Amino acid sequence: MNDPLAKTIPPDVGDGTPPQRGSARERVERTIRHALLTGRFVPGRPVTLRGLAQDLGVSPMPIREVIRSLAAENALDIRPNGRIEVPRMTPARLVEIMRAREMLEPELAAMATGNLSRADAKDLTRIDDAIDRSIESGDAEAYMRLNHDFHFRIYRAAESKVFLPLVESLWLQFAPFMRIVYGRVGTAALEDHHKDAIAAIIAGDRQALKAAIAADIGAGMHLLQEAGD
Amino acid sequence: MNDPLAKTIPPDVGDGTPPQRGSARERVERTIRHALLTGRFVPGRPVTLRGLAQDLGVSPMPIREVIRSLAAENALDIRPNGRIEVPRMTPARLVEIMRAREMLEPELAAMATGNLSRADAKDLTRIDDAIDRSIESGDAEAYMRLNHDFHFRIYRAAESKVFLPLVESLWLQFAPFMRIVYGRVGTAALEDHHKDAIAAIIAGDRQALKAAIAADIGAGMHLLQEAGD
DNA sequence: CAGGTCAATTTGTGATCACATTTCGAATGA
DNA sequence: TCATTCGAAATGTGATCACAAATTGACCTG
Repeated sequence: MNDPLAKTIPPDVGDGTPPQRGSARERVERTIRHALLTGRFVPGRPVTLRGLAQDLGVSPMPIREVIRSLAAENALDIRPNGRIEVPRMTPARLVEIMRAREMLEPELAAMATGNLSRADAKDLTRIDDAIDRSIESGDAEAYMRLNHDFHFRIYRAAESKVFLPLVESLWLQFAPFMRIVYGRVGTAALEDHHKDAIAAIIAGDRQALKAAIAADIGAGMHLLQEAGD
Repeated sequence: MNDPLAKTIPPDVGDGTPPQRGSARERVERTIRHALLTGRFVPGRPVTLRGLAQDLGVSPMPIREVIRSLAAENALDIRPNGRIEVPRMTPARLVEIMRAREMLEPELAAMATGNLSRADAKDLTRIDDAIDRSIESGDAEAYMRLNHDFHFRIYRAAESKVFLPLVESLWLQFAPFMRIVYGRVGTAALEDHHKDAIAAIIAGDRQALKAAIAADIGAGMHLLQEAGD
């Protein structure tokens, strides 16, 4: 079947609460973004308005708007014939995405340094522990969700309305592909620099956090090069 | 009146040609993007679906999709109450946009170096001459259009489907504000490093082109600091 | 069994409508 | 003169519909 969403999101909980302004769209957007980020959409597979609409229990209308948003972020591709699909990854594109990440994310993390409290560090430690468990158990979907949570918990603290959307766009672009990679090579080989990042946050060391994030991205790229063999 | 578009785009040329698939949406998108980039939209002014629809001679439907796209690129802001407006600029936001530009655009130009021929250099010279004329005559709108043409003629040559959209998003964000600045301080003080860039392209000097673009962005920022006094 | 043909189905697009919310403006009051 | 109120107008949202283009799949032909 072609509904990676129906399993996780009930069509509609008819709980009698009156729908609020823009609520359908927001719910649809949250759902689809989350599905994209955890790799529930397969690159190259066509996506249809009516299909998603039925899965999510709404009319095609809010779907159309969300699809347009995601297409504008290059998270979805609208072909010349109107067909919608998750973009296929190419080696060249992947390299560019990672280069853009290396330029933006360490800087964004550095901007966040001053705004990250010890409580944030504690939350990040908790997330990182869960990440380790997901790697052990080989749960790729949980890993992706938690890894995203970890990074964006940091990035959001920067409170940048300019950098954050750019980085979000990049994650939406490579996430579906990464899901394929994890499915192929497993999660065992995954290594990150999260603990370095947490230490840098506790120390309030801006440069160290920047370096840790850069190293983390570099490690991800290294995994991909090995997987390519 | 609230229709910065009606003046430039006739509602509809009823030439009998049957509309093609997605053509209304594309025309609307081109028109609004161009209007944004040349500062025809004033920050803070509300934008309405039906208003634009009437100006462009279409139903509100294609407008809705284009607005969603542009909102996803942070070129428009959709308030919690659903109101659409051109984002207001703040000093902090402007600084972030310029920092992001400094990170991405020189690199994008460097990527383009090998793909830029002598013919491209000739075109760029022609555009730069027109820019000089627009500065002399004080035609801010022409200046903005030509300056955008100059930069993106270079950037497009990089053929990067990752970097180019990120940079386009940034331009859409600061353009409406720059129009205000030019209106306030005039265009006389404008200086750029376009001739350095053209020389670098002819020489095929990747680093020099990178430096020229970086300097060009820096000069724009310098102008803003002076205008802020 | 492979390749082409054509009709039925599916798809995105654009328009229109009903509706709740918000915004705006004129009338009213102190 | 200024603030308030209240009704009319305008706005975004979500649904539905008609339509043309594209896709699909069964059927036929060789």
